[in-house]
Amino acid sequence: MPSLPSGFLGDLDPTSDRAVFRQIADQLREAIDRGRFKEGEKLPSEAELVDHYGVSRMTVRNSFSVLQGEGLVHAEHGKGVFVRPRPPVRRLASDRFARRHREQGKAAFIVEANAAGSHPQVDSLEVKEEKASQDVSTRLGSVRRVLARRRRYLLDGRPVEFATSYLPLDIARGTPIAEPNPGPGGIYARLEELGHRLDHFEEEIRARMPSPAEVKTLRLASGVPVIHLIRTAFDAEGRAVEVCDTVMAADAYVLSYQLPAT
Amino acid sequence: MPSLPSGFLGDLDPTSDRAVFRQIADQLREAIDRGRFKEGEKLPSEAELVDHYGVSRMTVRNSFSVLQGEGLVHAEHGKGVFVRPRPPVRRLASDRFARRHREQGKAAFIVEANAAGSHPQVDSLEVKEEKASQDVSTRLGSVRRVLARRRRYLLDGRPVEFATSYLPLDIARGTPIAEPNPGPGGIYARLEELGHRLDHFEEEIRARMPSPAEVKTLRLASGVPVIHLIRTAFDAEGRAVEVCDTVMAADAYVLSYQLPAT
DNA sequence: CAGGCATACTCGTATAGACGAGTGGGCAAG
DNA sequence: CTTGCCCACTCGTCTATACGAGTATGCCTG
Repeated sequence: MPSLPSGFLGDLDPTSDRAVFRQIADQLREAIDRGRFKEGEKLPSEAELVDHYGVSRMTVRNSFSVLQGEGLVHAEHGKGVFVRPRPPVRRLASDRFARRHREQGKAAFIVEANAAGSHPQVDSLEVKEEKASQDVSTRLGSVRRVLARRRRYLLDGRPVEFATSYLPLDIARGTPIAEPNPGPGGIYARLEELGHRLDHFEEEIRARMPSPAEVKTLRLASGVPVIHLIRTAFDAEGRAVEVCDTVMAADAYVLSYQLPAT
Repeated sequence: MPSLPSGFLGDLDPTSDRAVFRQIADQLREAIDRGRFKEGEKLPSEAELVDHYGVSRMTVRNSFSVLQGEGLVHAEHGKGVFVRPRPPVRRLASDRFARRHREQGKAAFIVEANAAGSHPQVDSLEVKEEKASQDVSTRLGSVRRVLARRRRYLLDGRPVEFATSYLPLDIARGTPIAEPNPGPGGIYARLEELGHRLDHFEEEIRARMPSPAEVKTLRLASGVPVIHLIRTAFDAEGRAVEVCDTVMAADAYVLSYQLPAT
């Protein structure tokens, strides 16, 4: 027999035209917002809410699915439904590709994560030549084939970002850029050594719900969108020398940009 | 009696350990991805899928709810379930606040929308003095009360963005900035006239699922995240003179930034 | 012909029940 | 005491049924 739910929740309004499962979702949402249920805490079980409200189990589950879609809670099989904790956020500053950061040697992600006191990892490294997609080809100026560098970034064991860099073969082939580890300062440092002095970057940002594949590689909870960032790097001659396609768990990132007013 | 579904869908694999509703969702998703069902097109009805797969209606609905959560489809009561069309996208360039754009007179949103051939509107205008939230107060440098300018932007009748500007009272009170229509060039032009020469902007970008209130004001379909943008404007003395808090329908925007490589 | 109603289709909401599977604690056997 | 099993509790999946409410169509009535 399930014990009584902790008196945080009110009653239903039978006269309301608001659907019962919405009323329940509303009450739970409000209780969470007011901090009655804290981050990571367990909500009343389905059985308890069935008892408390006198509704059927599917109705309670329906309420939970509303909150799940809002990214407020997540269910764990065999354990319960929990208030989703806000993970530590990685802040991307707009000067993160400044030359001065590149001169230190270590990869930006590692340095930054260490500074924030978290444990960074990079995995799923893959470097290979392949056919450029229509989009990448357009951005790089009609190239056929490209060098693709894929990798996944993790913070304290949690995957937060999956990125692929595309470079024209005439630039990258046979250079350290085509190696799994391109050396200190990353591929941007190598590009400059190869005579492609970087001039500026262009970043395009979208947000959307993840595909099933993205849910898998980023281990995303339901109700968590992704930020899709496409960066193009231009050298001093105005040539696009790299396109980097990045998909980030939206709950792990804040992007920050500085714009001149001129 | 519902007619037969259009032969696009396969059978279930009873030996698979993948849940039936997921298998159905997979098949529908693939059919959509392959263009078997086009944008705006109606999917087979629940009854038709019940017949086709020989499952109960709740199982079919469960499949639909998966696809809805992914933002792929949306249901219309009394009509059917449709492939969600991708709305026209508004592209925000990082130079959109450049002084040269301000000198023309009309508001940026209007000019830009007209150029793109769409019909822009601004509504829900509200200008009032109020207590600054903790966050706004911090960003503006410990001000107590602020002038808040709220407005909603629509494109071809569809709400796409809801924005609130906060300005310190000592700057805005009694000026055209406190009027519903601040005049040509918007509040940034007025700020400069008042001696606050704008130096740069800082923008913070997050993506998340919308709150119920945001779903309402932006008329968001389920499975559509929002982009939350917080911009702070700094004058030549380094003082924060405005904070603009913007919530955008993520399916209506692409943000674009230009970063120097130095 | 025009208006209104009936009807059949659509999805929305809710109930009641069944079984499966993951988790964790307690109890019993070794 | 340790090991292993059982059981209670959790959410996951699925069925079957019922009624409500929005939409579109076509027929019937005036």
